[in-house]
Amino acid sequence: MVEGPPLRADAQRNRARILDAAEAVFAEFGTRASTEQVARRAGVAIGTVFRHFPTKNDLLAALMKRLLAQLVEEAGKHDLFAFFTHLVAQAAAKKTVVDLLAGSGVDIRLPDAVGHLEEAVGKLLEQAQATGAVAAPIRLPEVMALLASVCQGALHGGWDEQLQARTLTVIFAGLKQD
Amino acid sequence: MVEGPPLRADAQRNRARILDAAEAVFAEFGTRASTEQVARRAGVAIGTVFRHFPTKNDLLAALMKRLLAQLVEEAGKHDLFAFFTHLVAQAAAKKTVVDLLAGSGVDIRLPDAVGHLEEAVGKLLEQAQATGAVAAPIRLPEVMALLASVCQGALHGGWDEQLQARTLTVIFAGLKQD
DNA sequence: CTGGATAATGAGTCATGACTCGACTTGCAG
DNA sequence: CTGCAAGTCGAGTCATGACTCATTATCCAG
Repeated sequence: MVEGPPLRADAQRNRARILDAAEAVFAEFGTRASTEQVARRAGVAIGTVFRHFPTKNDLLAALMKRLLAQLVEEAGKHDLFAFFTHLVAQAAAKKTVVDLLAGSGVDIRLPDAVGHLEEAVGKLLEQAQATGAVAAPIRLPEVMALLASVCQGALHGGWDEQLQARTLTVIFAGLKQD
Repeated sequence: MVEGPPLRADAQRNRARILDAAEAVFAEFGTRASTEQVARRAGVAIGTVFRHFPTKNDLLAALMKRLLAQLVEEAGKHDLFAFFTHLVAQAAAKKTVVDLLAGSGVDIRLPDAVGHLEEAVGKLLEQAQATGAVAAPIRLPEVMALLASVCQGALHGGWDEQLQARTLTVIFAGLKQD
């Protein structure tokens, strides 16, 4: 993470705009959407996008980092079950994260960012187990696995609210008593 | 499903080879692998592939149909929990089905083929509920949803055997008592 | 103000991949 | 056998999309 000299004001503004545009475009069309499309939505020429993010992968990585940070923050506002529910409901909006966590075509390494999310969920798990809401033998890996799975399922399957609820009910029951 | 006159012997052979090659290639590289690659593996010129399957989508649809039929057949050999376990273990090998059921980029409509799978799983569910292995209020949609989710999770997350087992344990517990 | 460094622009390059088509082969009916 | 319809071949077309770079525009330190 080498920081050069600080960015010029216009550059900073554009960088932010590009990330916002990328979030919207990739959420709507998936990570296969073109860089052109992102540039257009950001109201910026394509060269500018590549000045800030030398490759499309770099753009995706930067976006991913931002989105994961948001998730970590949200984790702090919920208990484990509520976090699950919230994520599933948001799955479509956060298509990018789900896609990327799924490793669909693009490879991106963000060990620390993902680590922070695991850490946050780990805390929720501890709390839930302290309350007895989740059975003792449950460990973090399977909770993360279930979280990722159910997000992908919800995203790709186009679940309605009722199906979301019924599916989560099964998982919560499974977590409660192993 | 209009059938023209029967295919010539060599054409039939090639059609089968192409489908086999497609299964292998798409399983290894995902559905983004090129038609060229499939042709090479089949030992056939690219024009031949396009003679049999006018578009890449047609090829994927035909392959999907075959794979789903296999799944339906396998469903008959297992009880519900065993089928889950089997599918998860095979997730990587059947990447294509998972990808396509996930609708990743390609749109394919195979309502009847998917319908048959649902039917087969429906039977397993009934049996499991008759035995008391699965709680009564569970319905087919959430079972299908869980099945799809966990396959995607396993595929994209690269779960090891232990994680597969632990994750499935949670789901099975959830199905047993709602 | 202003000069030079920083940034933006967008037409152009290059690679890839789906799909076409006219020349050539080959299975098979008669 | 043999003629020809059915099938194969693979170089070529076209579209798309990542990335470049010479030119032009904009910031901001002094």
